[in-house]
Amino acid sequence: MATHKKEAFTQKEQDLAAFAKALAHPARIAILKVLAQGNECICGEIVEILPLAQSTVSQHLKELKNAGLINGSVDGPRSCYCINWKAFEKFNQEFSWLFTNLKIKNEKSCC
Amino acid sequence: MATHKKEAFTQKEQDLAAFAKALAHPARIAILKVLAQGNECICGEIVEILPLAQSTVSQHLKELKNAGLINGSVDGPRSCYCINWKAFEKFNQEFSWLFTNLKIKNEKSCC
DNA sequence: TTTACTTATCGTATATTTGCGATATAAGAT
DNA sequence: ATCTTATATCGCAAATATACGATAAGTAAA
Repeated sequence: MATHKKEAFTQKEQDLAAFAKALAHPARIAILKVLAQGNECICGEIVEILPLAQSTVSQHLKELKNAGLINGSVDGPRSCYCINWKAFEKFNQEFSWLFTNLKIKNEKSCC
Repeated sequence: MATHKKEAFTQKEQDLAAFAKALAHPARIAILKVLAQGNECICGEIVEILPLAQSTVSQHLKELKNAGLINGSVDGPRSCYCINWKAFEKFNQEFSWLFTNLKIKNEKSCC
Protein backbone atom coordinates (compact mmCIF):
# COMPACT_ATOMS: atom_id res chain seq x y z
CA MET A 1 0.00 0.00 0.00
CA ALA A 2 2.56 2.54 -0.85
CA THR A 3 1.39 2.70 -4.41
CA HIS A 4 1.80 6.30 -5.33
CA LYS A 5 -1.44 7.96 -6.21
CA LYS A 6 -0.06 10.54 -8.54
CA GLU A 7 -2.51 9.60 -11.24
CA ALA A 8 -5.30 10.85 -9.00
CA PHE A 9 -4.15 14.44 -9.45
CA THR A 10 -4.39 16.80 -12.39
CA GLN A 11 -1.75 16.79 -15.09
CA LYS A 12 -0.72 20.30 -14.19
CA GLU A 13 -0.21 19.33 -10.58
CA GLN A 14 1.82 16.32 -11.62
CA ASP A 15 3.95 18.32 -14.05
CA LEU A 16 4.68 21.00 -11.51
CA ALA A 17 5.57 18.40 -8.90
CA ALA A 18 7.87 16.63 -11.36
CA PHE A 19 9.70 19.87 -12.10
CA ALA A 20 10.06 20.59 -8.42
CA LYS A 21 11.31 17.09 -7.83
CA ALA A 22 14.09 17.56 -10.36
CA LEU A 23 15.25 20.57 -8.36
CA ALA A 24 14.78 18.89 -5.00
CA HIS A 25 18.41 17.99 -4.47
CA PRO A 26 21.28 20.38 -3.82
CA ALA A 27 23.53 18.49 -6.21
CA ARG A 28 21.17 19.18 -9.07
CA ILE A 29 20.87 22.83 -8.12
CA ALA A 30 24.66 22.97 -8.09
CA ILE A 31 24.87 21.29 -11.49
CA LEU A 32 22.49 23.84 -12.99
CA LYS A 33 24.59 26.64 -11.58
CA VAL A 34 27.76 25.17 -13.04
CA LEU A 35 26.13 24.79 -16.44
CA ALA A 36 24.87 28.35 -16.20
CA GLN A 37 28.37 29.70 -15.79
CA GLY A 38 28.89 28.60 -19.34
CA ASN A 39 32.50 27.75 -18.79
CA GLU A 40 31.99 24.13 -17.95
CA CYS A 41 29.55 21.82 -19.62
CA ILE A 42 31.46 18.58 -19.89
CA CYS A 43 30.45 15.81 -17.54
CA GLY A 44 34.00 15.28 -16.32
CA GLU A 45 34.39 18.92 -15.39
CA ILE A 46 31.21 18.83 -13.38
CA VAL A 47 32.41 15.73 -11.59
CA GLU A 48 35.56 17.55 -10.51
CA ILE A 49 33.58 20.44 -9.10
CA LEU A 50 31.00 18.44 -7.22
CA PRO A 51 31.84 16.37 -4.14
CA LEU A 52 30.32 13.26 -5.64
CA ALA A 53 31.47 10.20 -7.53
CA GLN A 54 31.34 10.15 -11.31
CA SER A 55 28.54 7.62 -11.42
CA THR A 56 26.46 9.66 -9.01
CA VAL A 57 26.89 12.84 -11.02
CA SER A 58 25.98 10.97 -14.16
CA GLN A 59 22.83 9.80 -12.44
CA HIS A 60 21.84 13.33 -11.45
CA LEU A 61 22.51 14.54 -14.98
CA LYS A 62 20.24 11.83 -16.27
CA GLU A 63 17.46 12.93 -13.95
CA LEU A 64 17.78 16.53 -15.02
CA LYS A 65 17.70 15.42 -18.61
CA ASN A 66 14.66 13.21 -18.08
CA ALA A 67 12.90 16.13 -16.44
CA GLY A 68 13.73 18.15 -19.55
CA LEU A 69 15.72 20.81 -17.71
CA ILE A 70 18.94 20.17 -19.60
CA ASN A 71 20.00 18.95 -23.03
CA GLY A 72 22.87 16.64 -23.70
CA SER A 73 24.95 15.98 -26.75
CA VAL A 74 27.84 13.67 -27.44
CA ASP A 75 31.09 15.41 -28.30
CA GLY A 76 33.55 12.75 -29.25
CA PRO A 77 34.31 10.69 -26.18
CA ARG A 78 32.77 13.36 -24.00
CA SER A 79 29.23 14.38 -23.09
CA CYS A 80 28.26 18.01 -23.20
CA TYR A 81 25.30 19.30 -21.26
CA CYS A 82 23.52 22.62 -21.30
CA ILE A 83 20.43 24.17 -19.85
CA ASN A 84 17.18 23.87 -21.74
CA TRP A 85 16.07 27.47 -21.40
CA LYS A 86 12.71 26.86 -22.94
CA ALA A 87 11.76 24.25 -20.38
CA PHE A 88 13.20 26.39 -17.63
CA GLU A 89 11.12 29.32 -18.73
CA LYS A 90 8.03 27.20 -18.79
CA PHE A 91 8.83 26.01 -15.30
CA ASN A 92 9.26 29.55 -14.11
CA GLN A 93 5.93 30.50 -15.62
CA GLU A 94 4.19 27.58 -14.01
CA PHE A 95 5.46 28.69 -10.68
CA SER A 96 4.67 32.31 -11.27
CA TRP A 97 1.20 31.31 -12.32
CA LEU A 98 0.80 29.35 -9.13
CA PHE A 99 2.14 32.15 -6.98
CA THR A 100 0.10 34.95 -8.52
CA ASN A 101 -2.95 32.79 -8.82
CA LEU A 102 -2.75 32.08 -5.16
CA LYS A 103 -2.01 35.59 -4.16
CA ILE A 104 -4.79 37.41 -5.92
CA LYS A 105 -7.58 35.65 -4.12
CA ASN A 106 -6.39 35.48 -0.60
CA GLU A 107 -4.58 38.25 1.11
CA LYS A 108 -6.50 37.85 4.31
CA SER A 109 -5.41 34.61 5.87
CA CYS A 110 -7.88 32.82 8.05
CA CYS A 111 -5.22 31.98 10.60
CA MET B 1 26.75 3.94 1.64
CA ALA B 2 23.79 6.04 0.89
CA THR B 3 24.66 8.71 3.41
CA HIS B 4 23.32 11.87 1.93
CA LYS B 5 25.92 14.46 1.20
CA LYS B 6 23.74 17.48 1.48
CA GLU B 7 26.09 19.09 3.93
CA ALA B 8 28.69 19.28 1.17
CA PHE B 9 26.69 21.94 -0.66
CA THR B 10 26.08 25.59 0.08
CA GLN B 11 23.31 26.68 2.40
CA LYS B 12 21.54 28.41 -0.44
CA GLU B 13 21.59 25.29 -2.54
CA GLN B 14 20.27 23.26 0.34
CA ASP B 15 17.52 25.75 1.13
CA LEU B 16 16.37 25.92 -2.45
CA ALA B 17 16.38 22.15 -2.73
CA ALA B 18 14.39 21.86 0.50
CA PHE B 19 11.78 24.27 -0.80
CA ALA B 20 11.55 22.39 -4.06
CA LYS B 21 11.21 19.15 -2.18
CA ALA B 22 8.20 20.45 -0.30
CA LEU B 23 6.52 21.10 -3.64
CA ALA B 24 7.70 17.85 -5.19
CA HIS B 25 4.46 15.97 -4.74
CA PRO B 26 1.16 16.60 -6.53
CA ALA B 27 -0.77 16.19 -3.29
CA ARG B 28 1.10 19.07 -1.73
CA ILE B 29 0.58 21.23 -4.80
CA ALA B 30 -3.11 20.40 -4.59
CA ILE B 31 -3.22 21.28 -0.90
CA LEU B 32 -1.67 24.66 -1.56
CA LYS B 33 -4.24 25.32 -4.26
CA VAL B 34 -7.08 24.40 -1.93
CA LEU B 35 -5.74 26.67 0.77
CA ALA B 36 -5.34 29.43 -1.79
CA GLN B 37 -9.02 29.32 -2.67
CA GLY B 38 -9.57 30.63 0.82
CA ASN B 39 -12.82 28.77 1.22
CA GLU B 40 -11.38 25.72 2.84
CA CYS B 41 -8.64 25.69 5.38
CA ILE B 42 -9.74 23.04 7.84
CA CYS B 43 -7.88 19.77 7.72
CA GLY B 44 -11.08 17.73 7.41
CA GLU B 45 -12.22 19.69 4.39
CA ILE B 46 -8.95 19.12 2.66
CA VAL B 47 -9.19 15.43 3.38
CA GLU B 48 -12.56 15.30 1.65
CA ILE B 49 -11.23 17.01 -1.44
CA LEU B 50 -8.06 14.96 -1.82
CA PRO B 51 -8.11 11.29 -2.79
CA LEU B 52 -6.03 10.34 0.21
CA ALA B 53 -6.58 9.03 3.69
CA GLN B 54 -6.77 11.41 6.62
CA SER B 55 -3.48 10.31 8.07
CA THR B 56 -1.74 10.79 4.74
CA VAL B 57 -3.11 14.29 4.29
CA SER B 58 -2.08 15.14 7.83
CA GLN B 59 1.42 13.98 6.97
CA HIS B 60 1.60 16.17 3.87
CA LEU B 61 0.34 19.13 5.87
CA LYS B 62 3.06 18.50 8.39
CA GLU B 63 5.70 18.51 5.68
CA LEU B 64 4.43 21.76 4.23
CA LYS B 65 4.44 23.23 7.69
CA ASN B 66 7.95 22.01 8.43
CA ALA B 67 9.12 23.55 5.19
CA GLY B 68 7.54 26.79 6.34
CA LEU B 69 5.16 27.10 3.41
CA ILE B 70 2.02 27.05 5.53
CA ASN B 71 0.97 28.07 9.03
CA GLY B 72 -1.31 26.10 11.26
CA SER B 73 -3.46 27.10 14.17
CA VAL B 74 -5.76 25.16 16.42
CA ASP B 75 -9.38 26.23 16.20
CA GLY B 76 -11.22 24.38 18.89
CA PRO B 77 -11.20 20.70 17.98
CA ARG B 78 -10.12 21.55 14.45
CA SER B 79 -6.89 22.55 12.78
CA CYS B 80 -6.82 25.50 10.45
CA TYR B 81 -4.06 25.92 7.90
CA CYS B 82 -3.16 28.80 5.68
CA ILE B 83 -0.41 29.76 3.31
CA ASN B 84 2.63 31.54 4.67
CA TRP B 85 2.88 34.22 2.03
CA LYS B 86 6.12 35.55 3.32
CA ALA B 87 7.92 32.24 2.93
CA PHE B 88 6.25 31.71 -0.40
CA GLU B 89 7.44 35.06 -1.62
CA LYS B 90 10.95 34.32 -0.48
CA PHE B 91 10.80 31.01 -2.31
CA ASN B 92 9.62 32.73 -5.45
CA GLN B 93 12.47 35.21 -5.21
CA GLU B 94 15.01 32.45 -4.73
CA PHE B 95 13.79 30.84 -7.88
CA SER B 96 13.66 34.03 -9.82
CA TRP B 97 17.15 34.80 -8.68
CA LEU B 98 18.28 31.42 -9.92
CA PHE B 99 16.49 31.79 -13.20
CA THR B 100 17.67 35.27 -14.00
CA ASN B 101 21.11 34.59 -12.69
CA LEU B 102 21.37 31.68 -15.03
CA LYS B 103 19.90 33.50 -17.94
CA ILE B 104 22.02 36.60 -17.98
CA LYS B 105 25.30 34.85 -18.47
CA ASN B 106 24.53 32.24 -20.99
CA GLU B 107 22.26 32.79 -23.92
CA LYS B 108 24.50 30.93 -26.28
CA SER B 109 24.34 27.30 -25.38
CA CYS B 110 27.28 25.12 -26.18
CA CYS B 111 25.05 22.28 -27.30
C1' DT C 1 44.99 -3.54 -32.74
C1' DT C 2 45.99 -1.97 -28.39
C1' DT C 3 45.83 1.59 -25.09
C1' DA C 4 44.05 5.35 -22.71
C1' DC C 5 40.23 8.12 -21.64
C1' DT C 6 35.35 9.46 -20.89
C1' DT C 7 30.79 8.48 -19.71
C1' DA C 8 26.68 5.46 -19.04
C1' DT C 9 24.85 1.65 -16.83
C1' DC C 10 24.52 -2.26 -13.53
C1' DG C 11 24.36 -4.10 -9.03
C1' DT C 12 24.04 -3.27 -4.38
C1' DA C 13 23.41 -1.11 0.22
C1' DT C 14 21.16 2.23 2.75
C1' DA C 15 18.03 6.08 3.56
C1' DT C 16 13.90 8.38 2.63
C1' DT C 17 9.20 8.85 1.00
C1' DT C 18 4.55 7.48 0.53
C1' DG C 19 0.42 5.50 2.11
C1' DC C 20 -2.77 3.46 5.25
C1' DG C 21 -4.93 1.45 9.39
C1' DA C 22 -4.91 1.76 14.20
C1' DT C 23 -4.36 4.34 18.04
C1' DA C 24 -3.66 8.40 20.88
C1' DT C 25 -4.92 13.04 22.01
C1' DA C 26 -7.80 16.79 22.71
C1' DA C 27 -11.90 19.59 22.60
C1' DG C 28 -16.89 20.06 22.54
C1' DA C 29 -21.44 18.01 23.30
C1' DT C 30 -24.77 15.22 25.93
C1' DA D 1 -18.24 11.30 33.20
C1' DT D 2 -19.19 9.63 28.69
C1' DC D 3 -19.62 10.08 23.90
C1' DT D 4 -18.66 12.12 19.60
C1' DT D 5 -15.76 14.52 16.51
C1' DA D 6 -11.33 16.10 14.60
C1' DT D 7 -6.60 15.67 14.12
C1' DA D 8 -1.91 14.00 15.03
C1' DT D 9 1.07 10.28 15.62
C1' DC D 10 2.69 5.40 15.55
C1' DG D 11 3.85 1.26 13.22
C1' DC D 12 4.29 -1.06 9.27
C1' DA D 13 4.84 -2.22 4.13
C1' DA D 14 6.13 -0.96 -0.31
C1' DA D 15 8.24 2.14 -3.47
C1' DT D 16 11.93 5.64 -4.53
C1' DA D 17 15.98 8.01 -4.06
C1' DT D 18 20.86 8.38 -3.09
C1' DA D 19 25.49 6.95 -3.41
C1' DC D 20 29.28 4.24 -4.85
C1' DG D 21 32.31 0.72 -7.00
C1' DA D 22 32.68 -2.11 -10.90
C1' DT D 23 31.93 -2.74 -15.44
C1' DA D 24 30.45 -1.84 -20.18
C1' DA D 25 30.55 0.92 -24.23
C1' DG D 26 32.26 4.28 -26.95
C1' DT D 27 35.86 7.38 -29.12
C1' DA D 28 40.57 9.02 -29.90
C1' DA D 29 45.34 8.20 -30.02
C1' DA D 30 49.58 5.30 -30.26
